Amino acid sequence: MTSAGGRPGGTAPRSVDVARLAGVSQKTVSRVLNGERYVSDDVRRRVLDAAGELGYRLNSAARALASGRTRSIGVVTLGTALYGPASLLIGVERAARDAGYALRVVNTLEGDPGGVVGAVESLLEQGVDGIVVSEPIDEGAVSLSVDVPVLVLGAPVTFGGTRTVATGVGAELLARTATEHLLDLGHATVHHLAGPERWFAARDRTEGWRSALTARGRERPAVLAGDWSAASGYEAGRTLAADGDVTAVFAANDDMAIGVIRALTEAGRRVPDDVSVVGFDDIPVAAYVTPPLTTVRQPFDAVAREGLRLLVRAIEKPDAEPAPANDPPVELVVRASTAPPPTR
Amino acid sequence: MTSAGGRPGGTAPRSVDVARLAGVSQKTVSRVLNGERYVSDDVRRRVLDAAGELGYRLNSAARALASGRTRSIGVVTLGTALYGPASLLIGVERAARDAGYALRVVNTLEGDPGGVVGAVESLLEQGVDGIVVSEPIDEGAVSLSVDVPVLVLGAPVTFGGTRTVATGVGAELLARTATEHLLDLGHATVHHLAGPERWFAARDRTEGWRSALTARGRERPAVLAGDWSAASGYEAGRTLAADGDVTAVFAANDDMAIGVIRALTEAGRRVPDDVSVVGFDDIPVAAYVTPPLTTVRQPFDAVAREGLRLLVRAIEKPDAEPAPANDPPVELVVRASTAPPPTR
DNA sequence: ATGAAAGCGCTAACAC
DNA sequence: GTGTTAGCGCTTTCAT
Repeated sequence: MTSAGGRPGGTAPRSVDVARLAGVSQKTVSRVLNGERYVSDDVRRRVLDAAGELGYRLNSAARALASGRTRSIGVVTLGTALYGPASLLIGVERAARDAGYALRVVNTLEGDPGGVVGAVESLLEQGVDGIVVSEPIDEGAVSLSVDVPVLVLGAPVTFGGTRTVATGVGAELLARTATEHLLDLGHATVHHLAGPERWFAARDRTEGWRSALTARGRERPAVLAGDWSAASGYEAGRTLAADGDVTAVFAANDDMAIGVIRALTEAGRRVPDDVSVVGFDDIPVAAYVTPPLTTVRQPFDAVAREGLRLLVRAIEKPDAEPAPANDPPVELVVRASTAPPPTR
Repeated sequence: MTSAGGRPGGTAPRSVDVARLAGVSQKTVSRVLNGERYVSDDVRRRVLDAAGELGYRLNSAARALASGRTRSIGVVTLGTALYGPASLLIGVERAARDAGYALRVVNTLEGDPGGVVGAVESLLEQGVDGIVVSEPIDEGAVSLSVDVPVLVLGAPVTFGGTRTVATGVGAELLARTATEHLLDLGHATVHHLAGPERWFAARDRTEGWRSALTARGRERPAVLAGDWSAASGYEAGRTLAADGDVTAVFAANDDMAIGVIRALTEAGRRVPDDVSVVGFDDIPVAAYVTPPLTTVRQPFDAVAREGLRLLVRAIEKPDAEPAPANDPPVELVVRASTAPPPTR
């Protein structure tokens, strides 16, 4: 419920109007509304009452112009409804709001040349106090020097610019854990279905898979390339099904894993009896597909919150040391899509 | 790539700086940058060059303060990574950007009392030119009178306020189509697993189901209630499996349908041989689960674009008639989770 | 086709 | 504790 704010003339009330009604100066209104100290309780109450009565709302454009800060954070995100990016966005929004920042969002479409640069440019024009780049893909070396702090979510720091922080680089470890799970089950080696190579997130996972195999001196099969979609998983699955030696597959996300399982099943190869499959993300349906999917859980919310904490710190205490990121916990969720290899 | 904007003093260049460099007045710079007419090509070029050289960027706070418009649209969205809401957000962002508007996003957590009202309030404070409320849930009658146009996505207009438009109310028809598909297959009736009753989207679908049954004079079984999650679908599925008369189920979204299928399968009831299941949304994995899911596709992108078109129109031509929404097309995707009922 | 002057509604710096 | 005075960087209105 919002009172209509009935100032004569139909325009929105300004802080002078509140001041007049409360019988104080305009600056005092500003003080109260910004929670500054040195205001008597009596005055504070009168101001608040007057503001309420008028239906007064701060004008953030004026505030931004005068203070040089917008109290807003810009987010550059891929325009996909994928579970990971969507979850990160939610986490970021919530953490930003808790910290008192509004969110401005710009999507970059995959394949859009200059996408990230253009997006950042537009956020800068909007005057954001900080920028979050979520799940970046690379499109050539992005070197934009930006005068606000930047948080890169899900990738190592590669952006130029002095004030950059990063979190969520733990995916490599998660991927390694997934691969080791399969190896521990007795599989001789593990095939890998990767995401698009331009995504850092995809390369991270491939790296984790590779290092697990290398550490145990296992043969490293050629990597299959998908595009995160179940459809691409299905395609890859058909290839995999044709190769009788395949007993274990690590897919870089759950959607692709589901596609792989479908293709395997159609080809008459049972999961997990003949072939084990593990996914990545733990999307909400993962526990309910057939067979329930063994996967690795990404703590999206924790990653987003932690990242935003660092970003806000960088915004508000520009001189403080860049605090190190606390890497989030690893969690492997074992369900029914993995088992020991068939004995023959 | 962004030039550092080397004005002496380290502050960002302003339009006067550009004017000075180009040898014109500050107002002329403003004219060029806003694409106004009556600027000679020569002057335009000089201004643009000077701006480029300085790395000049418009200050949107100043512009907003002076013009009274922010060229931004606020979005109120539920804080979920569900496919539907996420897809809508992407469509809205893209359409807004194409129309020259920036996006400000606020999430409301489910169950947060006063969520929508608070979110709208905060957007108003940010000075948005229009507001999009995506997939609203009701939390008591929300009657906030707002002085900017509001677009409600996925719900009939119920917000107070004079300038409200709506789109995406076609879900009822889609749900009806899904139910009729089952009836056409020969099922005596169709059981329904609904979403949370507080969501308009859930009620719409239930309504469509109900009307299909009523139109054919069929018995209407009690509605089961889920929360959109596969887990809740699984719960409901167990109940359904215990009832030998159930041969057809319409779940209000794909995630729940997947949960239902899982429970049915575990209970030894085959899908689609014993029981048919249809979902709603056509999430990307729907074609690859076992069995591939028959579902109904929501044209999220079209709904979002159409809605935004109406909203922008309402913003820019306040006096024009509220153009009617073009309802998007119905699309039933028949896959393998539905079949005629078992003969006995 | 271009320019000069006057604010938009707030916060910053300083005075009292 | 509270008030005064200047801007913040643009767009608007009106001249020219």
